[in-house]
Amino acid sequence: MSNQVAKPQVKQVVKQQAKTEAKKRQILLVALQCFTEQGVAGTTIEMIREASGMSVGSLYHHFGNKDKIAAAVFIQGMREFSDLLREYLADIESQAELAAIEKAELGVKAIVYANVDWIATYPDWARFVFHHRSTVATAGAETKLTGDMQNFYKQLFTWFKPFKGQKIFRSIPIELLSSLISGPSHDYARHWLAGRYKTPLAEHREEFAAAAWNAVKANNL
Amino acid sequence: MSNQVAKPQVKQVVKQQAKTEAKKRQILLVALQCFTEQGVAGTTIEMIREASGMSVGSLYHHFGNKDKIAAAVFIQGMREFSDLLREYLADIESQAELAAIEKAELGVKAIVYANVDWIATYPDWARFVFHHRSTVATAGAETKLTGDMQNFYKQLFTWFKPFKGQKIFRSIPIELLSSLISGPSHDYARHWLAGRYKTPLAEHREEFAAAAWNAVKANNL
DNA sequence: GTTATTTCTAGAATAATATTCTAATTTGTT
DNA sequence: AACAAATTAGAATATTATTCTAGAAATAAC
Repeated sequence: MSNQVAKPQVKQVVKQQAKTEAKKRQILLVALQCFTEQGVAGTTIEMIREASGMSVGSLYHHFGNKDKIAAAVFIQGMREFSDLLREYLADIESQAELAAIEKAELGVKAIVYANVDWIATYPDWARFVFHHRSTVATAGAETKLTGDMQNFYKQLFTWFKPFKGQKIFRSIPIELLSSLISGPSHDYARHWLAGRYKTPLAEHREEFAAAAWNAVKANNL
Repeated sequence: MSNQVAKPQVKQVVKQQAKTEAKKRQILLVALQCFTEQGVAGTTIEMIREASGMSVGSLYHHFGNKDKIAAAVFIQGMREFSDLLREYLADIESQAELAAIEKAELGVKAIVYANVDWIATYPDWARFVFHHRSTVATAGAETKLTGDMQNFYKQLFTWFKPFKGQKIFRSIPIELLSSLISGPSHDYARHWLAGRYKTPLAEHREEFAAAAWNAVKANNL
């Protein structure tokens, strides 16, 4: 029964790790806010230090440097969006009675919905993710980043796979499908997030979903 | 005939201004190269100074600060793309014999072509423009920037206007049209420029043009 | 329950970099 | 040629990122 002895320790470790993670997430949210208000270049470590109540030493201990803080914000955002997308797609998978074509249409629309909903709910985070994918890719966090990103793209890829050769989608490479589905709403979102378009992204939710399906479905449907 | 006296002077001034402009453009190209290789945060003024053969003082004299150098790179890129788009659209306007529907289709496709061609020709510049619209909007050059941008969007807006109420385009706001037309190719371009997609953007030129027209044309066409 | 070890926090010291400033130099004007 | 304006230069300064050393807190070992 070594378990009985070990358990409390394990619990505590988990609890502590969770606590550390929660604290880190808090810091990332604070950093996101600074980045949103001042831009990444415009926010100093000192600002994040003050806003988060940490010390310089702690920040560097946890994240390494400024770029890596930005990278961590990005990764956390992607992860949370990725979770939402997974949920949306899982909902469809759970409806066993659907025909393949219905499934395809609902799936494509779910991708758009997940994007629109997440962006509308977390505009600051979305803005950051849109603008810093590249910055982050260059910076330190390569391993973790590509891991998370690959995870995300794999999700899409896996979802599309079963439909291959079924004449449900136009026969074009998957990257093109992806751009046709997400491109318009993303483009609009960027402009909306920057304040250039006034009508909220969410108001066009159905338009973008319908357009996405229309853009990728096979001609005969 | 004060013109005759003034002319040489004017000529010289123009020549000199052109020379200064050319030099500035050279600096911007050098800066773009640095930014591309090291990222904006990663390039120091010292790097730009060395690569351009200028002095720190000159750089600051001409541009003000680092952010404004980046802003100038962005603006120059937008301007040059804008010129290309104007050309493409003018080509269509010059074909007097075209019916309105043909004109609309060619116009939409021209927008896509201009985008694809410019991005494929100047990938570094395109990458920079994509990633730094926001950064620049925040930075100093508001006046000049919004001027140039408004000019660009006005171009699109002006082009669409005559078609209003002709049942050629789906009846949705112009921002939506714009996102439906440019969104997919831009989305693909971003990924391609980042090395995530391998097939060159230009290879999908026709696909994107066809998809754009298909996405915005009225249902009965 | 005490000791050892690891993780985390602090903030002063240092290093890197952006920006300013003053004095030349070059260019354009009269 | 004399003057004014624009440009160039680079040293001096200021800001900010990063490192470093020491100490506190948490966790594990005994």
